[in-house]
Amino acid sequence: MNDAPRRRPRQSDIAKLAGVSQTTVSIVINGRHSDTIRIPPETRRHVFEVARSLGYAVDPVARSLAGGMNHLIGVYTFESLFPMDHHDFYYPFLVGIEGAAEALGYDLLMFTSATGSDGGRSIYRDGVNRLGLADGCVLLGKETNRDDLVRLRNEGFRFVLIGRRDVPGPLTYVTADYAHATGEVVDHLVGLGHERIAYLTAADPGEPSADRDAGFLAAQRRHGFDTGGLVLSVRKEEGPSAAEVRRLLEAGATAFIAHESVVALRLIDILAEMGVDVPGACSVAALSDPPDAVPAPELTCFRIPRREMGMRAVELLVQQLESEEEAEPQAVALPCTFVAGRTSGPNRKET
Amino acid sequence: MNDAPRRRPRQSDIAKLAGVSQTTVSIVINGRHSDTIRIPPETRRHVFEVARSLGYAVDPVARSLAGGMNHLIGVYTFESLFPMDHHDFYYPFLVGIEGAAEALGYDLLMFTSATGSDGGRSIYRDGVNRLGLADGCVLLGKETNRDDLVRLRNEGFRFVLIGRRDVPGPLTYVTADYAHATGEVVDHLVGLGHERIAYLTAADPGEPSADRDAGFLAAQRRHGFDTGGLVLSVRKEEGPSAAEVRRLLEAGATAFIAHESVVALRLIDILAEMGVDVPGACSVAALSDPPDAVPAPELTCFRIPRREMGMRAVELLVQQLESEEEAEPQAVALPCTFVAGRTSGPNRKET
DNA sequence: CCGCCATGATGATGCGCATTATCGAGCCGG
DNA sequence: CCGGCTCGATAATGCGCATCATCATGGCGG
Repeated sequence: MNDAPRRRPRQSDIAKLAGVSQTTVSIVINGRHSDTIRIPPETRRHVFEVARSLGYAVDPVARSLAGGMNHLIGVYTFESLFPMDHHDFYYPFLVGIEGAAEALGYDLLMFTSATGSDGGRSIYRDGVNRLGLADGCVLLGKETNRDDLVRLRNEGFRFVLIGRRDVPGPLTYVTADYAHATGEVVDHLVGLGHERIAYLTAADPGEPSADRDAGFLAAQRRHGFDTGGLVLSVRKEEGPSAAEVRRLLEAGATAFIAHESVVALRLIDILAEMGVDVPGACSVAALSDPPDAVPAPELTCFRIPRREMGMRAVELLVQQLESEEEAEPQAVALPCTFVAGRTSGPNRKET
Repeated sequence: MNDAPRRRPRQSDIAKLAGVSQTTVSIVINGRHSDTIRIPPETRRHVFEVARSLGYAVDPVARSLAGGMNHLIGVYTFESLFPMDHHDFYYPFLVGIEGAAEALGYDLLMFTSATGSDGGRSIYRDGVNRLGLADGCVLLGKETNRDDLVRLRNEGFRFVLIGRRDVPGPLTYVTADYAHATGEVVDHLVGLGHERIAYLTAADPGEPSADRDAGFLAAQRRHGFDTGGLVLSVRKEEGPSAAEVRRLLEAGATAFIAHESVVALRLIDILAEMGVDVPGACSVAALSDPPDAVPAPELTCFRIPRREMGMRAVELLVQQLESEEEAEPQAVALPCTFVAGRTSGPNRKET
């Protein structure tokens, strides 16, 4: 038995054994032969055989240093990845990311230890861009650090965002078409005869919320209804108060649209406590999908195509990475699928 | 505006600006000064300032090539990581792994693109050991490729397994103490007066199953009961047939122990169909925990400390990585927690 | 018989960093 | 005035690979 801790074989080992140069080995291993760089099939086969017999493995580190690709896609989340509270949010994205990465032959580099000493997450801990190991990166998270984004882009680092972010200058991102989906929800309710639609927007601002607002506004204009006294800003954590809901009802609301599904669910509870039947007396819809964990009533809402967004982000990134020229930043908005649930019904109220 | 794609600053850039050598910069950046390698605080500060002003970031690739640590822990799963079917299995491990990694200041490198053309997963696909980028690796998965393990170890690569694996030579691994936990389940049933305990072992072999078998055997010896005609080998996917269950009942079984919780649940269904009350007429226990997704009856079983196993694996790995000398391989078995559910009760059958 | 082109390679170089061995300056004791 | 010591640093080297420029050989047309 050879107990000596054998060194990993390198290209030069193969070269020596095969009687060729390290250069040749590199060319063969990487299939870099072409019209101008010629290695006859015989030599190639021989090199491969020796490589196999040695159990050769390309050192991805060295390859990367020498300018090659590592087939590594970074995944950076601005919040902690696995803990339970973010789980439902991130998981579908990850499924898509993993699927696409696997299909395209890339591995995933998950940056988890990014909580800086200041408590905030940043790509640049200690001034060190930890993402540099990856060929490119998919960034997700609600609390995106915009300065980091700009700096990253200016560094020439390739990345794709999941979620639209407004920063000066173009970015490549994948988002869901919240505006259109919101329009569909409004169409649905209007089609059911609702004219007084209460709108529970998100108190914390953000691009996704802005998109929904824009979609709502457009739909409102299209249908020409009025929202006087029917708009309410709601914190996701708290939900609306019973008093607020009552006020909206008194203002004539026959339907509610809430940004957050949890808010919608909370609302339904409140309505139930008030003895208001849903969807008999009042319809409720959400502008996002309910968490899987909660066995929710079949909420009228739309599904955010998270898995597809993850996949698409990776595909975009790889496309950029593998294209020779500097690729143009591009924005992709994937459609949401409208879900006509059991929390919306025809307007029974006389107008 | 400087639109030119500025190169990433390197140590030599800092060196030039600060009027020192690249070596000095490296020493300062890595805090490598000591009694023998002296850099006065003044110089250090100066170097740091220049580094910051340039927005310097260590290139982890180069560092890795040069033998440095990257604070990267690889996570390699022998099955696909995120798809739904494996989700419940892997997720708790990942939570633990992420938590420990974050606490210890390591990032996670998740190797996903490993499904070879032959269908099987291997670390060495295309001869490329992709794990090399990580300082060390946590390996998980049911279908462990033992050859890979041995090869990895012989390469001198540092890794920790989650789950015991029998291979020639020592490995560092973290497992759950299935044997002891199995003993506890048996004790519980015996304590309830059961003497004829049917044992539904796993048809597919594997170390965890073997541990359970060993624990059961030990408990059986300890209590001195007989299992003649009461042992059944069951496939997880199929579960026991009604005929088999009837046979076991006719052989006098008053309690059942199944390796797999899904088998136990299936068994309970079958017993219900046969009109046998659980736990009134017959007790059922499992030697693993039920998947969270299934709203199971409160099964008597034990919980496998997956999160802790993940944490511990990372801790062991980091310990090995950060110790100067070659660390001894070590095995850790974490205790499971027994859960006295509602599927086990006192033996009412006359003996 | 010489020049030229296609073929099949190879030697040298550098990626950015960590490390090893070494070195000059200054100071002190003899 | 020289040997030896400490302090503060540095030049050189190599990690394993990809790439660039170059080269030897042989066949073929002129």
